[in-house]
Amino acid sequence: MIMPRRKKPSPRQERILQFIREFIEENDLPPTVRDIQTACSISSTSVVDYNLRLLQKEGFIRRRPDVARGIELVGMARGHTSSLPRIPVLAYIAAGEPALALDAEGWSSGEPMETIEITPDMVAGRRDLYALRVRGTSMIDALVADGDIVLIEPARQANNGAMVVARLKEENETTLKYMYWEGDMVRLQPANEQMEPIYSHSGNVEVQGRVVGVIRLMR
Amino acid sequence: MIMPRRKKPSPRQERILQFIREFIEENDLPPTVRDIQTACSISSTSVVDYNLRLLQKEGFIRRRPDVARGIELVGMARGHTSSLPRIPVLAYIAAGEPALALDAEGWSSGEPMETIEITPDMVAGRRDLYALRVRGTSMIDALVADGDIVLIEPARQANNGAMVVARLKEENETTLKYMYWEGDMVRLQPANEQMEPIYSHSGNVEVQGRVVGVIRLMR
DNA sequence: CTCCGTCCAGAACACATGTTTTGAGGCGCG
DNA sequence: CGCGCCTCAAAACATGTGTTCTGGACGGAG
Repeated sequence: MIMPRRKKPSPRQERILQFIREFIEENDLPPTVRDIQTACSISSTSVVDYNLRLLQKEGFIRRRPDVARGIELVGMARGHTSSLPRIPVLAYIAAGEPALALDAEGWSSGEPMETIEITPDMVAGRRDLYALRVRGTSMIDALVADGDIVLIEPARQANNGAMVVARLKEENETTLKYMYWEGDMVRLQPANEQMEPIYSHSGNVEVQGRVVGVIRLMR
Repeated sequence: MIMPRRKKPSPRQERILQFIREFIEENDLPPTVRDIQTACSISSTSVVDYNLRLLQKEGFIRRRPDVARGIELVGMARGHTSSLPRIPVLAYIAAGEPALALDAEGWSSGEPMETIEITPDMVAGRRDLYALRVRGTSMIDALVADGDIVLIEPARQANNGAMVVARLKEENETTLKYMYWEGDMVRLQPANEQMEPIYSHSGNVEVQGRVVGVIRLMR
């Protein structure tokens, strides 16, 4: 991979970059050429334009021609405008809790209790992730504690032994367990020696999602 | 606290709002009146202006007069422009690893392996948080697994029994353990039945930080 | 029916803003 | 010195874009 070698911006260009950052931070929209002009005490708009061209050529910004305020900071030093994936924490989950209203999309009904932002590598190409907050210690041996947040990838099936969000249709319960297929039956296995597995007809068990991550918060 | 009672937007206004959201999400800057016009199949800019005025009066948006693209989504459903705290994942930690070069600030030397973004409530007012990736199973009983990421708050001391990042000066090792003060000695206790605690002079043990969170990623 | 308030269409208007042109210093180089 | 090159200044230009004016369609209240 060849990195484009780029010159360091001149002092004036540094100042322009800095101003653009601050302006966006403060106003939620990019500045105009003339905003930059007055803010940086530049005598003419042409000078601003000139320097913006250079900054663009060096790859610090992008400009959309003929578009008012069409300046966009590129890569690095843009304050923190990064839009990382944000996923909703929808509900509590534990054995015996009433089922969530998860539709085919995975979720969409109901307002999230909160949302969390995660790194792209946590998403890893997965789509429609959501999260649940764990209640109880049924998965303690899988290193999932009370109060942890589990990241869920919507799924209708799962491998044998996977940690899943499973819904028991008759009981209308949703719970977090290891799932094992045993012929016509399904065993939902807590990761806690003191708890017993649940056995049910496979027709009564509906997989809603796979656990793909865990987040714990201490106080 | 009196909430301003506001009418529900008309279908056309709903569509406009939705378009504004998408446009900002996609272009990092608000749309023009004419962008909205064409996108929403509206015959005239005046109609857009008219509806924008209403939306402003009802408090859904704010507009800056005479400013190109001076539309700002207010409160609720704006895409998700929040800038959340980002912290660096600095290194691996395990018993026996060479010490990290953590200065008084907590960190600042060395490039992070990666960075993660976390919710404000994970920070909870704490300053200079950083993260380490756990290697090994020494804390397995504390529900911290191999490969987990632990969030660290820099600290020079810690309560008895707290989970800390401790450095043994003589050995120049840094490790993740429960720490207990026992008179002149310090016991660094793994959370793993198969592992033995480390005893050391308190003068030889330097607390570098407290664990305030755990993040796990499954594949 | 008329009156009035709401919502819309079309066109024009006014100015905000990107872009270009022209030319002037400064600076290294032969 | 003359030449090319980078940087800047001032002004003009072209168009992007917010705003206003005029009027029509529609529906409910009197």
